[in-house]
Amino acid sequence: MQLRELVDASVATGATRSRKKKISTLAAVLAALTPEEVPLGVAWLSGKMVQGRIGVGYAQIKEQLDARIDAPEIATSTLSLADVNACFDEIAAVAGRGSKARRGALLGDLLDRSTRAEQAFVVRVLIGEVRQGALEGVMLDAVAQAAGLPAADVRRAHMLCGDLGRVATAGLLGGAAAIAGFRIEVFVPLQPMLAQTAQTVAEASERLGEAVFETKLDGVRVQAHKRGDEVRVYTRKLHDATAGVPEIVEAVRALPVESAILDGEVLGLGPDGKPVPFQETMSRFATRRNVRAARATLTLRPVWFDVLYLNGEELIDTPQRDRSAALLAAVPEAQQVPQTTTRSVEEAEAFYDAVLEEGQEGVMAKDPAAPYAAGKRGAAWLKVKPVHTLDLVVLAAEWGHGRRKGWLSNLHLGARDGDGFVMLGKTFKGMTDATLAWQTEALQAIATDAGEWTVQVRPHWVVEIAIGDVQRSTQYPGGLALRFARLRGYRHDRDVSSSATLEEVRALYDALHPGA
DNA sequence: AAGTATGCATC
DNA sequence: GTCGGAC
DNA sequence: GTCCGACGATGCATACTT
Repeated sequence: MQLRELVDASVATGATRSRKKKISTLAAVLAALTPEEVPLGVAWLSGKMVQGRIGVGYAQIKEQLDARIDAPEIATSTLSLADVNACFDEIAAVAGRGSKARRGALLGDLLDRSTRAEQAFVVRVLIGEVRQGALEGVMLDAVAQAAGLPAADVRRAHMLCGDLGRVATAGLLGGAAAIAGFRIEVFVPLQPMLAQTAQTVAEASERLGEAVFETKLDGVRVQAHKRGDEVRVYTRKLHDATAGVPEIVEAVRALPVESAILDGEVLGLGPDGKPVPFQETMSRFATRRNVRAARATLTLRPVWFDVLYLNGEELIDTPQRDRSAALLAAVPEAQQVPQTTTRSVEEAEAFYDAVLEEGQEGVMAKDPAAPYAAGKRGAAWLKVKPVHTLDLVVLAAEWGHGRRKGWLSNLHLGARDGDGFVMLGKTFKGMTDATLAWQTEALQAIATDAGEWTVQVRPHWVVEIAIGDVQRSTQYPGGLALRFARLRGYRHDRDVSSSATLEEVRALYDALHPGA
């Protein structure tokens, strides 16, 4: 297939809001792919590359595009999907001294061979933002339609194998038999089950009735696979993290089971054996060089909360309560997440209070009857975390992109410090279209300096900002940054003189991170 | 040798 | 990771 | 209920610059 045909399908998909039309557009193009092209088309039309990321980002792309700003568009393109993929392969293989220039040359060559429309598409694939209103979720339905299979069967296959290219190939070429042939398999990671949010423990309790409440730990989600002495550890996005987490590997290898797939959280423990802030866990988790030395300073510990496969038996369709019981028998108590099952709101709240008292992130509430819905963010799992609020001052705002083009979107947030303000972070979350429209006018009216992307404003508007946490920062002048900040609303009743001070934010940091 | 820019991963 | 909009 | 796309914070590795 020529790249042009795929680009046309992407444009058509983005041009309609109808999900059905997106699906039929995508299905039509899938049906026209050769077997070798299926993984490419499926990946690109859901915003991915078969190579994963290949070391080309916005900066390098901009450099190449800027160099071609006056170049005329080529009349016709002869690029096939295979041509483009070969170029991606070549770029991905570049490393070492001179690699930036080499990658740039390869990228530039690809752009030179592309029409404007093709350039736009390739660029979006490269930066992982196709923005056509369809990603993997819609693509799954398109695969089902193109293969003439029930969508539920294709989704089921994708649950068991996170590789959509493989699933699509099976469906389109092998039909129902191939799709039905997917099985949960050790060393083939499956999509982790995700949770919806509940505002309070009482809400979670009411929604679920009797529920399993578990401590929610602020670490890194992992899925461990074991067969005999062989162990591999995967992240939430199914990347292989085995090399960086020897303690986890050792712990799993030592389990008295022949084979298993476990779902859990990795925490960093300081020299005193106490859990460290997420930033430090992440530092250790991301370290790949000198892991041995890093391990001496900060050790990693797994805490498991689910078991999906045990000694040859698939457990994902087993109810939560039975999986929990199986987990209790399979791993030592020190590696089990603290949990309690209750239908009492009071008991659940007491558990939550105790968890927070320990300094943990919050709780998960789980439906005892629910299977493990891999890849789903369903109502069977609910997370409850404390919300903190700060009254901060809008210092600036940035122009939005995509559906927020033309609106001032991302707010720069500051706290009072002496006579001035220190910036603590930004947020674009929690704004309705009406809020965006209003603030675009209101902020421009008090602009002090309008740059290409950022409009500075006179400190005037106080906003109520919800956050999940305060963390240390080397980027912001106050040494602190907001984590998971979102707008609750404009405080029309408040003057900037009553906004939060840096001192108050520091006090919140100290309260949330005792001893840090 | 030390600092900066970029990409990519986690949350 | 959170949130709002759209189907 | 589900999916998508607005973009936030951090830290590590790598290549490049000073």
